[in-house]
Amino acid sequence: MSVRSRLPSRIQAFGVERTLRPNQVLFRMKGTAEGLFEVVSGKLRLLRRDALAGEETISIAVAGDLIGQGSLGSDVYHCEAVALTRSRVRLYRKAAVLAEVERDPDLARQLITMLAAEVMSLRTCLQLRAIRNARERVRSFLKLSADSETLIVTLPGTVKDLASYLGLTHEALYRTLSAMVSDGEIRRSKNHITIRELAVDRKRTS
Amino acid sequence: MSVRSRLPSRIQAFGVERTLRPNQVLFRMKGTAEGLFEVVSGKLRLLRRDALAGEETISIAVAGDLIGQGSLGSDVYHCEAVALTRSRVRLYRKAAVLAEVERDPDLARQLITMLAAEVMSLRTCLQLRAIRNARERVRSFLKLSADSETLIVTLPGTVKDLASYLGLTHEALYRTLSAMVSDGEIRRSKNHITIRELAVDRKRTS
DNA sequence: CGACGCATGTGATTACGATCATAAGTATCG
DNA sequence: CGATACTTATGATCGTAATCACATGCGTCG
Repeated sequence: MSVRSRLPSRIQAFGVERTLRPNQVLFRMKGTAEGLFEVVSGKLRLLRRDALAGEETISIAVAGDLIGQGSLGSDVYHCEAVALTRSRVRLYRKAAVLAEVERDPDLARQLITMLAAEVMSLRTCLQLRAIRNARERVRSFLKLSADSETLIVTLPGTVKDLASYLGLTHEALYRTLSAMVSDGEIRRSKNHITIRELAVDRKRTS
Repeated sequence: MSVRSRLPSRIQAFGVERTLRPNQVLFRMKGTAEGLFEVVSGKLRLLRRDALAGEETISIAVAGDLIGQGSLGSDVYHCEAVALTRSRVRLYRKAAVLAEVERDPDLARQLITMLAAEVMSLRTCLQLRAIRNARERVRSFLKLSADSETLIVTLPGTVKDLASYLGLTHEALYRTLSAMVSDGEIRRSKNHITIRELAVDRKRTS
């Protein structure tokens, strides 16, 4: 659901650790962009707020994820990060990162490929939402997210969070998942969804 | 609608120019990622295809825009670029760019901030689509896209393309625009939309 | 010039997801 | 332990954008 992106170990030296309580806000929209954070442990929710759109979950970040990359291209954050559980994060100050980029071409390269990957990940999400039909949207998401061997999808957050990610109301998602279980298309357990029938992609050659 | 991002002039030296006829495909999804392109003149449409989602316009690129940045983080393209008009583009090979990044920290910095900005732009688009109501979605788009002085929005492509960008059917968008004109909320001319009443954002302080 | 393709536009109908309401299940915490 | 908050879940109803259908305008190209 979010891009797993790691900083090279050499830069970790100047990261500053911080501990967050559940529900504690790490940064807010329009707050001054300190820099980017690496999630050391715990789980955070990234979201955007808007008077019209309400709040929308962008992703759930877990240990190893980098968040707040947007800060590198802006003076303020454009999304909000809230701890879901007690979490530890490490802050890499923007200025420090950019300065280090000047010295370390390898770091630069990694940041570039990481951001490029993030761009593609967002485009994938966007395309998912272009699917009007709820069930096919869910189906596409499962296909994209499933382990290709086991066909198991591990949910990083709650079903409600997934609904938000998919651009559905939670009611619609619960119903859709129920229907898919009824029809034998998927199986569900606590945090996992198993795809039982992988719809044949007839248009692959088009 | 798309991020205006320019490469530093020094790197332009090793760009290779190419001319495209209308409807000519510059690159396809899953095609080997040659590198990124700068649009020198003309206009291109970036889109994604999917058996379920159909085709979805990501953006319209005009002179000065960079496209195919995703290629820096992947071996294949994840979207498709088609010329709308006769166009000229300049190819910067992936390897050349990454090699130059190693030598030129300033270029690295610019690429990083450019990609970070692109990430935020995509998130904005995503948030726009989270607005369920068509009219409010259009209204939000107009507010975001309007020149802050003149309140004029210049459409880079057709209304149909805009519908695709907004995640609406073209019928729905035509209707919504008509209604907004009827209600005196906007004025329309060939390629421009002028906002007449800028709705007061009552929830700003919430 | 006429034929074609495509954007633009409007009308009628409908399917589907949003919305509102409600309740059971579960975790946390003092 | 009971209280609280939240996720999970399902039912009923409704509104709206999708869908289908069709007409017109416009550019272009042989």
